[in-house]
Amino acid sequence: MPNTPRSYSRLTEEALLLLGKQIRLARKRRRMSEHDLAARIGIARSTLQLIEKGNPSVAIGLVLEAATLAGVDLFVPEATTLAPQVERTDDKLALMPGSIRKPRYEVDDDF
Amino acid sequence: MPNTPRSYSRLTEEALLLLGKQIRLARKRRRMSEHDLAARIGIARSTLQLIEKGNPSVAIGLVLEAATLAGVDLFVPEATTLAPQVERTDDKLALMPGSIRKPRYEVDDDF
DNA sequence: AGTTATTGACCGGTAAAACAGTCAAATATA
DNA sequence: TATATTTGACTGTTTTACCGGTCAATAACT
Repeated sequence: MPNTPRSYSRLTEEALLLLGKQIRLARKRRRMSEHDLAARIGIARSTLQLIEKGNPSVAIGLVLEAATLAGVDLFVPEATTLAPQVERTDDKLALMPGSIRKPRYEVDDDF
Repeated sequence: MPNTPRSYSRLTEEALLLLGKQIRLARKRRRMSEHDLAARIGIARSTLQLIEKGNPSVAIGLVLEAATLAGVDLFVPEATTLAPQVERTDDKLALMPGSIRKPRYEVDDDF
């Protein structure tokens, strides 16, 4: 019996598709074949094909590595490190409670 | 016999860590417990813990779904759709050759 | 302060990802 | 145009991610 397939929100699917296409574009700009880039990452060519198609079940580390080695900008254009962003997020996290409890009334804490 | 562990570039690991922390922060801002968000996504709490830690081997679809449902901005702040970005990338891809061959001499085609 | 929910860390079983390979069709270059 | 390479699609096998559960330590509310 086939298992019920998992469903994803539209934004997730669009993000997946976009990232895959950006990787494909970046790869071609650098004139690398699928074989070349896959070998560089250390994965099978078939896996790179799934990545460029935006397959949701590929390991995120492989996708980000493909993006990095193809030269796609992640989060920040031309960044050589993301350490400052990580630090800033840590600072904000430090101000949040250690654990979250359900409030009695609805609280929509958007800010 | 333990298999040789896969290695990732620094940028990949930083991106992983940043995304995980952003999800954790967004979750807390919305006052959701790990249990709440995991249930909302339809995954085990243990998997969400791996996501927030930046584990590279979690399926990218699960990570992006967590980000989306927690309210993290992907690519574009406050975006309701990424269709325009996808379209623009498609346009650029259409201008590229269908397949890439190795040039005789080194070609550094950065633009 | 006492109570209870949340978090962190772990583990074994099973469904599925990733690999390695094949083959035909499409495409770049000589 | 001829030919060598790249790409698209698929398949069987091995490896492993994800689940669902437990337990102790923390932290939030009464």
